[in-house]
Amino acid sequence: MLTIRDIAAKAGVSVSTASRALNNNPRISQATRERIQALAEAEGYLPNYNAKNLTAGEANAVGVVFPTSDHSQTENPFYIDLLRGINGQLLQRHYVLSVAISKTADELLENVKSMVVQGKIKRFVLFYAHRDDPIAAFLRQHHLRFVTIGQPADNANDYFVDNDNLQAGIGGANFLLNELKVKHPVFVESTHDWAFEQQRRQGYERVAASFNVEPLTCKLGEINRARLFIKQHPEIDGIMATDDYNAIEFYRLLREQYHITNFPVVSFNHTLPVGLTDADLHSINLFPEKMGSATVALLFSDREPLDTPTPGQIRIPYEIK
Amino acid sequence: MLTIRDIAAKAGVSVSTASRALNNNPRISQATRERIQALAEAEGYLPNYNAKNLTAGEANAVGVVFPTSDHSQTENPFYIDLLRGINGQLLQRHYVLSVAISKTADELLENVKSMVVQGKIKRFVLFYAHRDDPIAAFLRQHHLRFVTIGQPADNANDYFVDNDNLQAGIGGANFLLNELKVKHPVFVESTHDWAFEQQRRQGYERVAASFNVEPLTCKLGEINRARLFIKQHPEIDGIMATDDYNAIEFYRLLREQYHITNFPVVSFNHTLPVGLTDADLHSINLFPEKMGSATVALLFSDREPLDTPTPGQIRIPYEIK
DNA sequence: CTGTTAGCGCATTCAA
DNA sequence: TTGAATGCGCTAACAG
Repeated sequence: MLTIRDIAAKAGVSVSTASRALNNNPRISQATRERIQALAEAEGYLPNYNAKNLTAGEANAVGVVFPTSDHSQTENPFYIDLLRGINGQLLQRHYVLSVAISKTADELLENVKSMVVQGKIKRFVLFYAHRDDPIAAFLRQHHLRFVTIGQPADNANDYFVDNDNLQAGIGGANFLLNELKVKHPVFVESTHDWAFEQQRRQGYERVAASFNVEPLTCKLGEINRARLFIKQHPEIDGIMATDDYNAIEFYRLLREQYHITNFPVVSFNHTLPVGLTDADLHSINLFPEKMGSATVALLFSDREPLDTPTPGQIRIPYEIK
Repeated sequence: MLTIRDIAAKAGVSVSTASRALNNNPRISQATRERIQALAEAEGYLPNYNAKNLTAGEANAVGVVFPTSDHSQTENPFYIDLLRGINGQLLQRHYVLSVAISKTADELLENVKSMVVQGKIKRFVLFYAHRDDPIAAFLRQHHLRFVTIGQPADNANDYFVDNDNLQAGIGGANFLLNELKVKHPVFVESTHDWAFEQQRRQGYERVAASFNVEPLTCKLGEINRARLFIKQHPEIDGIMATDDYNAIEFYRLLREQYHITNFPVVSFNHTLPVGLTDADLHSINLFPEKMGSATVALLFSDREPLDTPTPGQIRIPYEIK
């Protein structure tokens, strides 16, 4: 294995100069720096991360924490794209992506603690934004940098990356009413009261008001309640849902009672394969991969100042078509 | 930070004895071992991984490699469960899960190379089983241990974890014909000719033969071809599909042409939220989390001998209900 | 069984 | 600007 000693030897310098040259330390001449870097490149020298990490006291890794309970069957595609976006950025920085995922909250916390204490990982991404989260608390307490995916409900100072859910809600509702000519849209959401659902609903309600239509919301919980809801609202001629699955489920219930065709639907996440439904489905793309990239930017903003208006927050735009 | 020196000092022994005690080295007395372990436990001592890794010349990490191109919208939920299964096992072994994921094959290979050369990672899991895979080639060449998810097509010596797709195909087809009383089942697959699809189809065909029904297969590619297929086969009264998405899509096309209700469907992966379809959907659970656990068992089988009939191969059973 | 010493690969202090 | 020496935390070879 090629070490820095070998490079130093071949260059006829000491290890410390080699080290300085390779790390762009200012205390070295331009000439030898370039000479040694060229040599290292030519020889195919690559530093040993474990050694670097040991001296640095910090690992070149970012911990990505998945939520425990799987409410998330529906969000999974999102996670993979997030990973892709994050790792793309990490590669450039010679960082590695380390995952904490577990069924139980206790085990997950242990996982993160071990990453911090034993692994010397100092930067984390939380793939959720729960309130009273023990992991976030632990990270705060240790003054470690972390970014949540989604706006945190309880701590305004946390860094986060999110969509502009309000704007996306407005955009989606406008699309439904303007482009798809819907007169009586229903807003469909889960029973979880997620923050992003409420924000999207607000957008919907705002647009509804401007169109002078009565806002109408259905929580998708007990199925017979939803069926009843549909019976009571035969006027519904379009769906806006907080995600693709809610949209498809409500649409299915609608079709149980009415014969409909080419039914206008706007939803979020762009997560279903085409051809899965015959509704006129327009799913808003939230660009999870871009969210991943932005997350890393925020995560390293102490080293690489960024130019967002609100430092600590990034909002990714949406696209509907 | 608490180091092994501190523990040694408090115990009144040298660092090396402390090290031996903590690593269950045989060359130490039972008494001091227990004493020091108790002390370390009490003081909350935890070893620094970077230091351990440096001396060991090997990282306590397993590299998990995702496939590049996303044919995989449909398989993503599977990935998350795999991660969960893998990480659950890694935690017990004080190992960490490191992810390689990228859009381009070149970048992915660089990612893995870096993990090996710079990160000293020696064990990998490939979330795919492609033929002529450059990453598998690289790992083989460096004599590193890796396990693929899915039976590799081209290299019989590779370790893998898979489902028993043939048996599952048989089980699914039997369920469709016996329990759901289907007389004219159609087998629906993608245009990819994945190995697992072919194996499941074989199971279907074998059962069809035993029931004296003509096997019938539809590749779900160009949509109008599928529509035509359906028109030509009005006798179809049940679906067996290689995954939930194919099942739902074919079912949708069927409903375009016929009024059907409570239609029997058997598919794989158990990946859709309930309530998404009104077909009588029975999705075969392949226990991806168990696959993850088994993967780790295989990955460490050099240290911890396992008791599978065929070393290097593990097949996870399925469940249908 | 235990302690002393050296070394893993690298960065950094201190001298020169 | 460069080199020699020291240490990061831990394990292992070698003595005793």
